[in-house]
Amino acid sequence: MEQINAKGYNEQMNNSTDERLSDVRVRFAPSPTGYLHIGGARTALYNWLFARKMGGVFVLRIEDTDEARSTDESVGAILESMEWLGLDWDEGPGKQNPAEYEPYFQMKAKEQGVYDKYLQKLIAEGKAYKCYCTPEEVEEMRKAAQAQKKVPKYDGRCRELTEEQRKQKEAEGRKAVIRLKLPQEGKTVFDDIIRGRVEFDNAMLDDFIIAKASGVPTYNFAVVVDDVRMKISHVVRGDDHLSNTPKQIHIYNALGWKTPVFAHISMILGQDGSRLSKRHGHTSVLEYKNDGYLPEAMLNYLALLGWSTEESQQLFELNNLIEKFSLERCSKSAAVFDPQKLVWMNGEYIRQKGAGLPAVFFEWLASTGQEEKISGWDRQLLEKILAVEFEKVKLLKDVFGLFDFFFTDNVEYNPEAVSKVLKAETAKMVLLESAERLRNFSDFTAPSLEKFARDLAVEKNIKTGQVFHPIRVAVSGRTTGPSLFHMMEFMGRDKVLARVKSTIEKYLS
RNA sequence: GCCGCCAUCGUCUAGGGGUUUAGGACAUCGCCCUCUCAAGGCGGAGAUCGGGGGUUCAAAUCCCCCUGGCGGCGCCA
Repeated sequence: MEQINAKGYNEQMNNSTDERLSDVRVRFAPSPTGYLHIGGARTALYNWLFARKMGGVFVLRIEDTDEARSTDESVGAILESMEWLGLDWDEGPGKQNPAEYEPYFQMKAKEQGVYDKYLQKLIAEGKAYKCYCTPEEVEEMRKAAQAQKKVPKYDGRCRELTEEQRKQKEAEGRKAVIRLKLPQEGKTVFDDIIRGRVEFDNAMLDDFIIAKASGVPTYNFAVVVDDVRMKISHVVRGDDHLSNTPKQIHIYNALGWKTPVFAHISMILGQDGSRLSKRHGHTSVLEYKNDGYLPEAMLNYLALLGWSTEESQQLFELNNLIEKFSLERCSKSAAVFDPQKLVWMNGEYIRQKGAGLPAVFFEWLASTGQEEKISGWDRQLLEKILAVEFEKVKLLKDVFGLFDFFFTDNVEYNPEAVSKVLKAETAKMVLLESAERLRNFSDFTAPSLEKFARDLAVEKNIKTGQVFHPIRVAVSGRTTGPSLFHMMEFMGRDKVLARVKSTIEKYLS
């Protein structure tokens, strides 16, 4: 039995990691057929962390060989997502300045004949061949095989076509794809950093297509050629590629190339255990940006989805994360994405911002083009509010609904708050008294306002809450919110008085 | 259907033969703090380690089988 091993793996692993520090080269290779989703972002992150930790190189390669589905919009979304997350890459064609590196694009390489060269070589060496079968014919073969309970695959009928037969097929106007000749016996074995030894029977594989009729290389072929051209040392990618690996190893072998080290990270699932998709809520990284998640929270959360330290550490500063990350500690099992924990973590990072939150908020507002959401708001006042209330904010977008009542002219009164608080026995008296006394109140600041309210409670022999609560509802329309007296100070006397009066008229007369 | 991967609290996970009455985090519940809401502090509940067989003096940890979940089987990537 022929044993096809992933050549080069052992060779590479025998060198200690330390000796090879600067040789670590990894890549993130998304296809621009949609936005960057959570799973892709995590793959990018793990590659990036590994490169940074090892002092290696991280490259971004856009795999745009799907002529039908690749779009420029998707490329844009991927780049914006990468930038937002701070996942910068270290190489790229064109520019000299690292900040301006473009990603690699496979279709550009295709135009330069990069893949054709190797395709021709394989054909010349008899390791690949042209196949003139139509997709329909191949489909027939698969069905026939399946009917006989055999592995559905291409039967290899074009393997040994003579020159004449080829000419004739071409005369018929048939377009050829290129297929790689595979052994039908033996196993393909490789060692994966995360999974350990993985084996596949070669009998499962057919002579798969490495170049389409259009001349464009297929995914499996382009990946291998590029990973070698770019001297990729470690292929870190999603688990869904595990069964592509034997195919790719056959390409490496056919071309006489060493294989890189493989690390297949587990999938991310939705709450119902199925593969994360749109119906599970937001999956696009940019949607998280727009909702006001902080990139550092996103990174931290994603890092923990499928990787952990021995101590189960939860919060990491970026440098700490780089220092501690390792592929060996990546989990083998799939992880369910938990939006709640992400929210918690985001709140954690927002609280860390403290007084720096206003700056972060306004920058986010501008970068996501949402300024109109606070049109008419007094920015300076909002800054003051945020500085006091930053710990209430879990997502930056919460700000819109949390503090809107400061700025609007018609406050919405929560019906429950009205019936529970304003209808209380003493509420009307408290509000009338407040309106009266506050009219000429000289020192409209939080401390004196608090003193005023407490004094009123003592004077009327009622609980402080019986004073505080109605005023809160009158002024904000709700039972939750910032410290009452800061709230009043921020609003100013006129607004407070106006709201107290209108509340009395509207609900208590 | 075939092939492959995986399997510890609801979720992310630690733990990889005895140190485990299985540890941490999110969520949840209770108490404290408190002008509300948060935040914070303290505490509780929550996993017989998917099931069954082995191996061993000893198994969550090693082996086998089963089951379940996920992934792949494209001129998609």
